[in-house]
Amino acid sequence: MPTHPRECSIANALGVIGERWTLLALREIFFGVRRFDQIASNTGASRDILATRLRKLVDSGLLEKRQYEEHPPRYEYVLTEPGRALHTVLLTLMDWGDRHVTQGAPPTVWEHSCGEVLHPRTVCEACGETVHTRDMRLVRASE
Amino acid sequence: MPTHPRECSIANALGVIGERWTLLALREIFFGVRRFDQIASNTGASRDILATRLRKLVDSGLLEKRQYEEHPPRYEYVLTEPGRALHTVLLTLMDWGDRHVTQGAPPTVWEHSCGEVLHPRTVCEACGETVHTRDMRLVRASE
DNA sequence: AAAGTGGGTTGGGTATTCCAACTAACGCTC
DNA sequence: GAGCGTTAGTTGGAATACCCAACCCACTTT
Repeated sequence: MPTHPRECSIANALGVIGERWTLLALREIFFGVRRFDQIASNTGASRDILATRLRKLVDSGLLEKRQYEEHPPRYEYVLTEPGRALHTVLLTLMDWGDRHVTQGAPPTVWEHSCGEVLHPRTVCEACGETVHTRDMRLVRASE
Repeated sequence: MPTHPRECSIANALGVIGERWTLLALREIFFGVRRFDQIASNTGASRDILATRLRKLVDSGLLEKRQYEEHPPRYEYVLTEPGRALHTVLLTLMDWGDRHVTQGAPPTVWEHSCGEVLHPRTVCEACGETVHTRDMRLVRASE
């Protein structure tokens, strides 16, 4: 019986983006919102917590804090490459929420460059087939 | 300026699975672990919190608590259809963690039924193309 | 009869979060 | 040039959540 928790990239990922408000702040930045006050009111996070979360995201390398005005000093938060790579996670989570939590129509709609409304599908990179739980098998995991 | 937070399926989803330990408990159940004690030690969650989380997941319809033995009473947690549907979120999150957080080799490896190691890819359901941030455009969102 | 297993609950202390108010640096307007 | 507004936070105290060890209960095993 392992006394120690399992080592796992899900746990590691949640160590960076798993705290309350973090994913909502990132959602806002994906939406194109860049300013502190707007992120605060669009998410509902209190300002002190939001400041802490944004600092951590900058420290973790998911965001960059850029000064876009010197007088008065004004900042904006922009996604780095690792931060941008989270769009698949947000999209997949949003889709699950649309299907299984939100009542009624999806509150947020994205369009893909192909012209259609964007619904994400998770496929196997090797064969291109849609991934179903019955088709995946655990090969190796830490004890 | 909206005083109220944005309505959004990401927020709604996080209302169900966004608390600490919840996704790790679900990960264990995806791994095939069914018993309370094992979930507790594999995640590192304290027993009282884990009990609260599992109760909420059952109440939310993601898990079913099944008695598989009467004497002594023994229970197991099994995923319902909405719960199983989360596998894409877990996989996508794990992949992001493998690439951007975990140092060294991925601690957990899944195999797809096609025979290859499973790496998830998020594609547009309509056209089948890999989704990149530059190819998605926000059409409608709540204020 | 004592120890072990599985699935929790309880009590008490610690850590986080929430909220309103405050600072600070400027710009705008009358 | 005094006051108001904007942006980006910080501070202090109260409320909430979390952690941990110990305990309970119903059995089974030795």
